[in-house]
Amino acid sequence: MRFVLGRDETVNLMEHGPKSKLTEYLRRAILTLELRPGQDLDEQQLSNDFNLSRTPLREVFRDLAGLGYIELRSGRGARVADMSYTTLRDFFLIAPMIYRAVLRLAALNASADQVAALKRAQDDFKSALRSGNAAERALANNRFHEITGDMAGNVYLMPSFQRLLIDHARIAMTFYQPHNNGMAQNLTRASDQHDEIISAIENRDAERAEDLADDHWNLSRDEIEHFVMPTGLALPLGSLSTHSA
Amino acid sequence: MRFVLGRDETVNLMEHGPKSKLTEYLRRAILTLELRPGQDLDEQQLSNDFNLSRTPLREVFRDLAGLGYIELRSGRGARVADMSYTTLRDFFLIAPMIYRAVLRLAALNASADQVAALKRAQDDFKSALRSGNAAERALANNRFHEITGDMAGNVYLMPSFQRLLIDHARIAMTFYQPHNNGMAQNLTRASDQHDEIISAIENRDAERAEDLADDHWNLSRDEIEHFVMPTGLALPLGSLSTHSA
DNA sequence: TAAATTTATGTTGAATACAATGTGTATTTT
DNA sequence: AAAATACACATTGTATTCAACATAAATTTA
Repeated sequence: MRFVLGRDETVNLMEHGPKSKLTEYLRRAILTLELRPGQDLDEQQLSNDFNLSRTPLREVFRDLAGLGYIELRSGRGARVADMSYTTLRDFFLIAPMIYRAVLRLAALNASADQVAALKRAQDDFKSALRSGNAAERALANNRFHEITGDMAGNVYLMPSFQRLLIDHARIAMTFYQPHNNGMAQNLTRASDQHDEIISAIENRDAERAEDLADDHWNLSRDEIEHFVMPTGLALPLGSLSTHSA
Repeated sequence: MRFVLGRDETVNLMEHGPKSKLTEYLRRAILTLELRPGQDLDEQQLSNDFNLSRTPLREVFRDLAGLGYIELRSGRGARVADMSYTTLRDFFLIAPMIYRAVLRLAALNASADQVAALKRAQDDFKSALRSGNAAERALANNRFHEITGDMAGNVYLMPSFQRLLIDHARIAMTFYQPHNNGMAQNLTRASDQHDEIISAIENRDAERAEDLADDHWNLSRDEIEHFVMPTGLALPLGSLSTHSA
């Protein structure tokens, strides 16, 4: 697994080094809400648990902060990136545009290897669906879309896309309700859309890929709206004004 | 000056700390090509020059890597973020979309304080124009657009936008030809467009702001194309295929 | 009793020292 | 003479130590 830190060139966040264990743990834990938004991260604790001295550990912190997983507050340590109402608003405003662009470019640029990787990711996603494990499903879905980002292969698009993927996973985890009828239906629908996306990319059909991006986004948005509104939020999240204050 | 490292919350890259001097120097030097793309950065040298030990210096390196200014290669130190033909292609593909979105949201969300800041930035830009100093002009222009990014105020848009601004400045510096007729004309045109952008934002006219984003982008692209093509590149950069290889 | 100031403790930030890795050069061997 | 290997030097990565800061608590004073 590689993260775009710079631009063309990527810094492999220690493919095998001692830092990679910590990085992978934090990524997984944050995406699955095992570590909750806003939660403090204890340097000493992690330093002990992962057999890392504080110096390289804090380097991992800085890398993850640059990617949007955590926040560093001067003099007060690190915490998991927070999510607020503002975050949700920003997310709904920008996600559709970026997702469209990613799938369009993915259809135009994907290599055969990448298509194969995408199919494997989709297999994993289906396995996760069957297992019924929400965290596994969120991670598999995240991986699927991450590969579409690789396919798009645009260094200027990736930073925003990566941040969207982080919070998409966390939002989906937040609003997941295991004992609900519509949920299972939507999940198989999402899986079907993944298959269609693969097909569009294989056929280099950029127009269709864009349309599927919209469909996939609408499904995701509807689901979130549907599970947000009954639990108390007053506003329909899809039609938010963009006015500050 | 603040940089978005995490998301909502910003880490002020040391508003006054000893690191800020180094950070600001590197930012300026990289944007103005004083430090050229791909150039190696010497830890010891900078450590001496800025009276910083290696630990905080390398923290600055990691922060700047996260923002796209430099690249960290495992075991081989830091270098200024490279620019390749691929970079240019990616830039031309994505910039128009992001610039439109930024100016649209800026028009919808800008606060009075931000509008005032934008006007000040535009004054500085006009000063730089009169001075004839290309580096000063590039920095002032960068600052102007950075403020529009603040106005848009979307945490998911900023990471990509910031990266675009870095390379927009560097590309403009690369293709700048001081002794050319069309150039001066285009610069005053760009300045006029800035004024129009300010006006659109003040009037909360999102549609007009989007149109101006297109105009401003087209001017910028035409200029780059115009100065790229005569000097040897075979392809018209604006109409690049997105096919890999 | 409540509020404010001071003190103590824990946590973060920086510097230095040490270890490991990578690069360049020189020497040796074919 | 050319290529390969080994050794030395330089640079990066990690650990430890020390200092500064922030937070919380306790004591004192109003």
